[in-house]
Amino acid sequence: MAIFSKTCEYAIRAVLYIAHKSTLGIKVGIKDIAAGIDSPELYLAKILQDLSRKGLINSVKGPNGGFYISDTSLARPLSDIVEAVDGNALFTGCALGLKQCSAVNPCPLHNQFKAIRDQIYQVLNVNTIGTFNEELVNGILSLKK
Amino acid sequence: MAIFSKTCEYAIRAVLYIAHKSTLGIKVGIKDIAAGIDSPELYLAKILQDLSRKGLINSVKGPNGGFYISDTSLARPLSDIVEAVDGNALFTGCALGLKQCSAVNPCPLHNQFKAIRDQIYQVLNVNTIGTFNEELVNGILSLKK
DNA sequence: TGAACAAAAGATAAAAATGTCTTTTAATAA
DNA sequence: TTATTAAAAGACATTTTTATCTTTTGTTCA
Ligand code: FES
Ligand code: FES
Repeated sequence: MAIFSKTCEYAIRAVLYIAHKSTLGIKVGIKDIAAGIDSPELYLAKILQDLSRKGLINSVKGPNGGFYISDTSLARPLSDIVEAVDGNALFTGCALGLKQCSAVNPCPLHNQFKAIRDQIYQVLNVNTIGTFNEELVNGILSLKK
Repeated sequence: MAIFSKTCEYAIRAVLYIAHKSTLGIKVGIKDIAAGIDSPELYLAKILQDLSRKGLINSVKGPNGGFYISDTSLARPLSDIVEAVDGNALFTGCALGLKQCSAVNPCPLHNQFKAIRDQIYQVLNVNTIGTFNEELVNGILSLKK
């Protein structure tokens, strides 16, 4: 098992790709995005529809249409994407699947995993969608392969 | 998405339950385990068959039979269970699903998630199957609800 | 206007994870 | 030895996740 679902992996990579293009003033089509992050085009389309409905990204139809992202959305944390796609089980759920994570009735891993969960949330909350644009432009960071 | 698959959650809870009973010198049947960790009995049976084949736990058939765990297995780290069930994607895979996690071709989250991955491994490697027995006996820790 | 373009929406399909049922095998004890 | 017990094994079913296909809606531009 990976940390995120496949859907969420695609979602984060795609949003970062769109963000990167958006700061260059370019709207980008689904075909381009799918190629840019190496994901199945039609599946990704579904994911982006969902993110668009939820207001994380924007889109326009027709010629010269495509996906883009507003400056205010650029400032949103990555945790917003994760929460929209995978929910918040990663941030609040019990590591061993107990119905309720709590210090009152803790599972054996409670203390140590609470710290890890908090660190995961911290990383995803501190880093915004726009955080990585410079390194993406410079080709230091990768979204495919 | 949770950190572990449902299968892995059941596996860890069940192994800790068996370990707890084993240190009391008791072999325990599938029905008892399933009740003790609140999991579907027949699904858990499949999981334990697998762990038994892989040598993490032991079993005997017939009257007074059931599952138990050897002292040497009690000393094995929890990471062995996770690796047996979920593989090692959690420990070595790219957070964003790139085919290969590497510092040469890093995804945007590489550095920060490498640290988190290492911490997860650390926790699971330091804690053995037998680590929690005392607190389980004392009822301080919980494996169900 | 209307032709072309591109995302949205809805319907299916395939694969993987989770859960259940039935039969078989092995151990124990009477 | 035979009956009973309990796990192992194999087959099957359901649900969720991932992926694809088709039709519709909205936008742009000639
Ligand atoms: S109770 Fe399991 S992580 Fe908190
Ligand atoms: S490349 Fe993504 S976590 Fe290392």
